[in-house]
Amino acid sequence: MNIQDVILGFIYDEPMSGYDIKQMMENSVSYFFDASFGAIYPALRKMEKEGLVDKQVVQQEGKPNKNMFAITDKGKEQFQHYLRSPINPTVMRSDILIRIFFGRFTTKEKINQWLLAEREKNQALYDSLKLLEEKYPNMERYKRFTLEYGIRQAEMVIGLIDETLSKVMEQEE
Amino acid sequence: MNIQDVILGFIYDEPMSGYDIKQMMENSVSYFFDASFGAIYPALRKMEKEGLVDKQVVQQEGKPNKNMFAITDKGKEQFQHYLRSPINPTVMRSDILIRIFFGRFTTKEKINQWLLAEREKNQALYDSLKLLEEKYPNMERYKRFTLEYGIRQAEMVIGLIDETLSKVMEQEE
DNA sequence: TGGACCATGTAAGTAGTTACATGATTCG
DNA sequence: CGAATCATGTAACTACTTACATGGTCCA
Repeated sequence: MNIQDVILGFIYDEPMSGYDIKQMMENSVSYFFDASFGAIYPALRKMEKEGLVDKQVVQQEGKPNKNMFAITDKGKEQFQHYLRSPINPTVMRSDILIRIFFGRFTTKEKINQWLLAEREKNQALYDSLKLLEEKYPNMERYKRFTLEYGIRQAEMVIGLIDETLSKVMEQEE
Repeated sequence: MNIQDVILGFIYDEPMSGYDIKQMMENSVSYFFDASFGAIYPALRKMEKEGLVDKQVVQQEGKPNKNMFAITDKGKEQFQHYLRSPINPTVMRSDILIRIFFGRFTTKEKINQWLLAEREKNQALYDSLKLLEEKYPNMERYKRFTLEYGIRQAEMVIGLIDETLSKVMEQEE
């Protein structure tokens, strides 16, 4: 999987601009995949050259022109080829977990501070995903799966942190 | 956080070789941080030049020589500086979740196959982490936190997949 | 005897990110 | 009037990974 495959997925149904794609990513898959404009725009350009997408410039009133990209038959083929390719293992890179892992080299106060910040982040993610769930009660099952994944993940982290913090309290009493 | 910081964490207590570091990573933090030899060896070289670590060659019988790296005072300072720096957000890149998110563009059979493979992977991770937990009952609390994180994460994924698969069964009956 | 483990290292390539540039509109 | 949103794009950089090279030992 690379950014090209993900873009093809987003425009499989309906044409989108690079800006649209970035926005869609941000409020649907950002907790397990993210890409910057600096990756999206060059990818679209390359894909146009390769005939995977068609570009159409759309004039807008009071807004800049949009480059709308539609998937071609060749693009659909490419996406289906991706779906048949071996699945890349999930990669995670967590600074906070590395810090906690080496927690013995710093102070309890520092770690508590980290845990509280991490709790807040996960609470915010949880809240936003729950909101999405409420907003789209008839969400298609597969999207629901990934949403549920995010919710449970955040729940898990919050629970683990709360347990850990209460243990710390007990020890200090 | 970069690979240098993580290496400094691993050798903060006791000197290690690049090979040792890779092994330690693999059976402790690999589910939230990973690095290849191609990253570790050049990093150690660079850190030696910068005076963050000291190298000592150790002769071994029946095995190749080892380059053992010990952290210097400057290295410890650098590590403490890392601990005071802003925490990088956790990054995840999940091919399997992207595929499921776009699941409507493929078949139920394909997705079931993906889910089962993902279940197995997580079961294997769960088993190996549970084994670690049993093997080191007096594990230091911070390492335990990250271990518990991995266990709950795997549990969560397995649970979600099982629920999803049983729902699919119901629908097909 | 062939594969796994031990051990180090580099060169080439990749897949991005960050930062900057541009410029109009809308909203508080 | 300044910040945010809309919208696209590139150049420089980074932080790696992959693949290859080397070579000994141990075990089934």
